[in-house]
Amino acid sequence: MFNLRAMVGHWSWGLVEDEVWRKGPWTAEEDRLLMEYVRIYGEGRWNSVARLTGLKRNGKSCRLRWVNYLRPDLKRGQITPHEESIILELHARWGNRWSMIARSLPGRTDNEIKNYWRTHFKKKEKDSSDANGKAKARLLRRQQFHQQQLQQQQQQYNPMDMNKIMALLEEHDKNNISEALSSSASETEKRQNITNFHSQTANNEQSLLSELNTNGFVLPEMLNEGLEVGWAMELGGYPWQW
DNA sequence: AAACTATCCAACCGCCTATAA
DNA sequence: CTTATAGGCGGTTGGATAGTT
Repeated sequence: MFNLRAMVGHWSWGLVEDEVWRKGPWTAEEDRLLMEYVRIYGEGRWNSVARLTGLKRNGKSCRLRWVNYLRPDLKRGQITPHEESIILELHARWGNRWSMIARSLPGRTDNEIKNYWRTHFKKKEKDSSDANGKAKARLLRRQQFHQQQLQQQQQQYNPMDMNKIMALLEEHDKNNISEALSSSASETEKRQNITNFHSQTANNEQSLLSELNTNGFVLPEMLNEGLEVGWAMELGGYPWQW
């Protein structure tokens, strides 16, 4: 799969001031040193690794190697269909927030999920991204405008309004996601539906924001977190996350 | 069999943020 | 309060491998 010996020669040594850092693929011996470090000192303080183990790697490189490859709780092997559907759902909701998505997939790294999504779904998304991008930009400008308004109105905030907004937004997401994931659909159809959902999100949110504005609502920043929880719970939830 | 293409994935980079000094 | 540093994150690169023409 990965021929370290063949590759090592192709990589240079990084020069950082008077210290020379190794770069490129890790050797078994380097892995051993890093694992020994974590066993003794625990995770963190990655810049100490070189000093305490003699490893010629900078802190960033050590952290990355540990997080993405050496951590004992990593799940090896292919992404399962269930994991894939979670990735699609969460990406449709959150976009490229890989670390956040990874938190819902125990044993999977943000890097792994990012790589998976890019190779499997990036192309499909691109088709709709041009039109979608413009819609999102408009939405962003509008949200920034709302944010300014919010700063002026924050003191007058009514908790009852919050509940109404939450209910409205949750209903909005539930309808769209459950439609995309309708149980009668095949896996291919589900995938397509999720992609469609992603494409429609900007438009839907625009109309939703208009609806809220009409009712005199202004969305606070903190609402996002609450919605994430509510949305996942509506879908049956992911117990390891909550 | 060779050339080409797609996919996989480790590892890098630059930027940002939180925290310590 | 300011500056330096470490850690975290998303984007990108590039070699290996598998599949196709």
